Amino acid sequence: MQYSKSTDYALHALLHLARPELRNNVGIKELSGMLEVSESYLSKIMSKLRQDGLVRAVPGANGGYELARPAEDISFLDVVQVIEGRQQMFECSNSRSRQHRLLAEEEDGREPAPSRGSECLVEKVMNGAEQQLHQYLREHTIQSVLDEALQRGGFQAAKKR
Amino acid sequence: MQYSKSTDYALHALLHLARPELRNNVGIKELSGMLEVSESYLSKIMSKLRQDGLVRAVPGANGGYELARPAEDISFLDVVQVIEGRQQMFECSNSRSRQHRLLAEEEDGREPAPSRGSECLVEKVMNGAEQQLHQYLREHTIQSVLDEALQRGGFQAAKKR
DNA sequence: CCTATTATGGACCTGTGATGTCCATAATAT
DNA sequence: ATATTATGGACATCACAGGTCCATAATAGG
Ligand code: SF4
Ligand code: SF4
Repeated sequence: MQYSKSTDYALHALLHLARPELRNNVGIKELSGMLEVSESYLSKIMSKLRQDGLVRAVPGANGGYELARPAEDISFLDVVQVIEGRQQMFECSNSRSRQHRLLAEEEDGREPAPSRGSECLVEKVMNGAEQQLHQYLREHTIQSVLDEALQRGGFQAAKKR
Repeated sequence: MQYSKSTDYALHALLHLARPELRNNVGIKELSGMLEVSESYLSKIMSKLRQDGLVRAVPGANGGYELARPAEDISFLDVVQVIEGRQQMFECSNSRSRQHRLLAEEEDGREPAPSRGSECLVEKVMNGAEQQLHQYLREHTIQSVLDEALQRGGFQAAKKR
């Protein structure tokens, strides 16, 4: 149960792209140098970020990447979901077991919302917990972290140049 | 980023052990039959639960498992941590990169708490999110789910026998 | 004491996915 | 035309989830 390294890389790449001193189109070489990750691997990740609309990419000389939307509109949740996927963390395996029949038995008779996903009690807890996680990640954006970094005096070395 | 099936199995096994009609020592055969999981595999999971003090086990004829503490003292978080481990979901890989130096740069001078884990801004967000998840899981116990099931009329088939 | 029962732990197998490299191709600026 | 840069497919490798099998130990009941 760990986030993949790709998530780590993606977050840091986006944080770099969001740097204030933006002269458009940051190349893979620069990113790779910053994060100290191989160009080949990082480019795969950037490609995924592009496919999901988080960054734009332009090939050719002077090409590179830039954010596709303002940094305050890119939440940590966005990034995590692009890399880790959107399936839920808990997925029941044996919903046909005898155990299930006892736990998910509906009260006899009317089933109020047949269209609803009919979440069982275990899933209710696990999915509820995941929603808490998502809510928190949704509230923190690339921009908010960047702001905090500037406030704390980070990025000074770069700004002084 | 998914919980393993073992977590699923462990939760359901504990929910079975917490059933009201407890005559001590539920054998692996009964559990295996309930969850429809092989005895060999499930016994590995039960063994882990025992090592971490969630259940007690006694071998020999008429042996089996029972909860080591009241069901209201076994939270979902306990179970998840036994199976998935206690490492954090986000673990930074390259804290020596140039990127890091810019993001985690301390404000020049005094570093107020050298003993503190000196959490960087990215980790602060990711760990914060995980804490939300943990808090929710901590508030839900085997007993609380069982109560809700009984209230909803589940377990009736078993109770009528 | 003997035997059947039951949990334990080690060895082993297998498939899948994370991590990563390499290369051929396409698109773009100069 | 050429150099530059992103893209995508094909592989390679490795760790781990998921699972089986078996030898051993402990226990209850006769
Ligand atoms: S009760 Fe929920 S988690 Fe358990 S088997 Fe049924 S669907 Fe799956
Ligand atoms: S800023 Fe935090 S997450 Fe990023 S490299 Fe440094 S320690 Fe790791």
